[in-house]
Amino acid sequence: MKVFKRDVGQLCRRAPLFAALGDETRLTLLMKLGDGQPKSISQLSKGESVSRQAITKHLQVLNEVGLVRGVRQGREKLFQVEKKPLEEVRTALDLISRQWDDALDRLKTHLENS
Amino acid sequence: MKVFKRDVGQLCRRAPLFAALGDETRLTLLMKLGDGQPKSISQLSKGESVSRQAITKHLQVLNEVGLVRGVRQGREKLFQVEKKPLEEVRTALDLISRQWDDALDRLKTHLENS
DNA sequence: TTTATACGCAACCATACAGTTGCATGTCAA
DNA sequence: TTGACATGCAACTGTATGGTTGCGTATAAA
Repeated sequence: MKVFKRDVGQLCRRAPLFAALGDETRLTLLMKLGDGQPKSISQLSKGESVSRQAITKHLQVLNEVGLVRGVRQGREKLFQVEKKPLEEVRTALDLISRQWDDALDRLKTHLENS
Repeated sequence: MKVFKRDVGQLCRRAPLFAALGDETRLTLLMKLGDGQPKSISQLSKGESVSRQAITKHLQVLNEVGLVRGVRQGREKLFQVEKKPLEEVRTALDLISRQWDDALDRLKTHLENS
């Protein structure tokens, strides 16, 4: 499979998404939200070792890359997980993974024939 | 699908890997190495806008999470891509993706029945 | 109308990180 | 041997990031 320049660009544009996933606290938050039930900041802070404000900031980061969405409801802000961006990351990973496979296979074959 | 505590742990342990992927320069390096052909630091620096030392540091980061492996050969150090860690990330993402799907489906069904 | 809860805002701090520069070391080739 | 190339090491800089604290505001409940 040929690696097109636009694939490179596509993948590189995902960097902020990966960066957002590159933090334990944020991954924990995503797992907490993984049951689909919207949760408030206070709920999400409960049980965590860091302050509510820290959690708020992490939720902002996740929001900026579209991984979560927060809606004000009464005096609390309910967050829920957003599927689309994660799908995109999966697709991107599948792409490079397949490209690597192919490349390494070709390389192996090439070495065996020489 | 039930979300087991150990899944949460497993995913959270991937944070450094995601973090390593969360940088444009590093993603570019991975794409450059994606053809399976080992490449030296100088080769990888060529065409990039940052210094060779910067590239070296990025390669170190990629190496620490196992995404890349470097072997000294003569006066140059050849790097090549390592498939395993990427597979692990893909698996982890597939897992949460499926969990979210299931959860959101259940939630939707539940709402429709009430 | 109080009181408690949930959140937003802003300032501040420490550290991690991307990047640079300068210089030393090792290796190949003429 | 000498020069050119490839890398390693160390110090330094600016900025982003994760975290805290204090305080103000809005909303729900008593």
